[in-house]
Amino acid sequence: MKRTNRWLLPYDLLLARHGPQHWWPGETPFEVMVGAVLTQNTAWGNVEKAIANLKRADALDCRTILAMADADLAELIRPAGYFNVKAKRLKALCRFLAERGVESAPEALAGQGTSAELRRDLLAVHGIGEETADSILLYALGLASFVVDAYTRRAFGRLGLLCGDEGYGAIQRLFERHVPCDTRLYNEYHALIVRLGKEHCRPRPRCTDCPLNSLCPSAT
DNA sequence: AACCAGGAGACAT
DNA sequence: ATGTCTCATGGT
Repeated sequence: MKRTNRWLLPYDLLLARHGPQHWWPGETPFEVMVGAVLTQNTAWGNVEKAIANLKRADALDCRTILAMADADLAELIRPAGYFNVKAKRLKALCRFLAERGVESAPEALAGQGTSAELRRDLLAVHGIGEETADSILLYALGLASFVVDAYTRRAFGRLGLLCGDEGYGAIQRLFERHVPCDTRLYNEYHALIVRLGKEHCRPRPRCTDCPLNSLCPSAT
């Protein structure tokens, strides 16, 4: 008998219900990279305002950002929150792209190494952690790297597929082992998980006095 | 009026 | 290695 794939079944259900999400919301690979940094622990609506500010100031490119004072850049991205730290992180990203000679065509980064090499190099950039690196690889460069975020942990923890103490890499390996390696699939799956999280998956159980809460991995 | 949002780095233990 | 703090705006 055919064993159903518990790591892929949610994808089928979500896609059937919601259809394709057409991610990442961003017009160019560089805009995707900037958005990936700005959306760290931040609602996407706030990121949109910050990106709109950058566009209005004609500042959505590497050289303009690198030429700007930190305080001026921070002021443009203020709506995205953490504006002082994110200003430095955006500059670090642009510095990295400039060092690679792709400051006017950031998508060309994809031709500079394997997915694993690029991931390693991205992680060495200040302000780029695992989720941001994978978001850039998948959504800006089109490389099949599965993105794990807070919604992923929450939803799949509650499905009983995670026990709660796995690190980022462990969760990513589980997905990459059970889900066929395909950029389009990884793209759509993560987008659908985020939509699920936003609409249906509350951060905490509603029932705070449930007698079984002490058994829940998310109980602290 | 808390609580949360598509995290990551610095720092102490 | 693993935990705790900090960073900050805007919506519910």
